[in-house]
Amino acid sequence: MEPSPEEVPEGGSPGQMPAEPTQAERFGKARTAQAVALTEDYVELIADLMVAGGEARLVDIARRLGVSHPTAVKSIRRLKREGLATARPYRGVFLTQAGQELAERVRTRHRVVVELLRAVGVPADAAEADAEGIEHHVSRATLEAFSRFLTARR
Amino acid sequence: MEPSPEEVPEGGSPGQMPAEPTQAERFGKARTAQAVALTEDYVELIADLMVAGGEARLVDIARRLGVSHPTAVKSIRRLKREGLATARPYRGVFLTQAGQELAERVRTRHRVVVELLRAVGVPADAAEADAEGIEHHVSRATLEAFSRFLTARR
DNA sequence: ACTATAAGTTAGCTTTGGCTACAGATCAAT
DNA sequence: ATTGATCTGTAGCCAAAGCTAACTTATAGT
Repeated sequence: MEPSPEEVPEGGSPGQMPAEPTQAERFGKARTAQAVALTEDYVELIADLMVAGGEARLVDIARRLGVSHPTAVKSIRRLKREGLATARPYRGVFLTQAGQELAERVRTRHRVVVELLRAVGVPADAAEADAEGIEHHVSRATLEAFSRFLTARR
Repeated sequence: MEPSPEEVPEGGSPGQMPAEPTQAERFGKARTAQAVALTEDYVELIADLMVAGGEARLVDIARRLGVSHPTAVKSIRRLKREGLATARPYRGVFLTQAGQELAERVRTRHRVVVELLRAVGVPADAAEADAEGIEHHVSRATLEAFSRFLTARR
C-alpha cells in the first residue's frame, strides 16, 4: 500500500502531520465526523419542525429522532454551547443565525444526495433511508460533483 | 406519586405502528450502524494487511487506523468475541471464515462505492476519502443500484 | 381558581471507543 | 546467555450519547 514507510518517530507525538492523506487520517476523520453528524441531524430537524409547524418543541425533536427527551436536552444544550441554537422553556428551540446557515447547507446537501441516488437508480425508500447516513460523509468536492452530474443529465 | 400509565403511548387510531419507515427509525438505524462500521473497518484492514504483507500485526492495525494499540486490542477482542477473528500473540491477527466472508463483502462494496463516485465525476482523492465513510451506509438495495448503473454505462 | 397533564430539567447510571501508563513477553544482537 | 528494543496486553481514566427515574414548571380543562 505505502511504498515509502516514512520514518515516523515513535512516542506518539501528535505534532507534525505528513502531507499525504494517510488511511489513518481518513479513518480518524470519519470517526470525528460522528459528533458533527449528530449536530447536523439536530439542526436539520429543528429547521424542519420550524417550517412545518412554526416551532420546534423538545418533545417533538426527541420523538422524531427516536431518543428520550433527556437525551435531546443534552444535545440541545450542546447546540446552545456551540452557538447554533437558543431555547426558551415551553416556547421551543430556535436556531441562531449560524444554526440557520448550517441547517440550510445540510438541507441542500441532503436533497442533492437523495437526488443523486435516485438519478443512478436507487429506489426512493432506500435513497431516503441511506441518505440519512451518507450525507454526513459527503465532502464539498463530492457534493459539487453530484450537483454537476445532476445538472448535466437534467 | 408515580401513576406511570405506560400502556398506550398515545391515543389514536388502533393498529398504529405506521408502515412508513419513520424518520426516528432511520436515525436510530444510522446510529446503530456506528458499531458495525467499526467492525467493518477492522475486518477490511486485516484482510488488506494479510494480502499486502502476509500478516496483520496489532501495531500495524493500530497505526493504519490511527488509534493507539490498546484501543486496537480492545477492538480485536470484540472481533474475537464475535467470531470474526482469532489471534496468536506475536503471530498476528487472523480472520475466521466468517471474518473473511465479511471482509470480502466489505471490500466489494467499497470498490463499488468508489467506482460509482468516480463515475458521477467525483475526483479520485475525494472518492477514496468519502467512500471510507459512505460505504457503511450503503444498503443492499443501493449497492445493487450502483452496480447496475456502473454496468449499464460501461 | 385549582388541579391534572404535559413539557422541560436534573441526577445518576451504562456502554463504548478513545487515551496514557505500566507490565509482561518475544525477538535479535552481541 | 544477556540485554535492549519492540510488540502485546492490562489497568484505569475520560468523554459522549444513550437511558430511567424523579422533580419542577407551564398550560389547559373544568
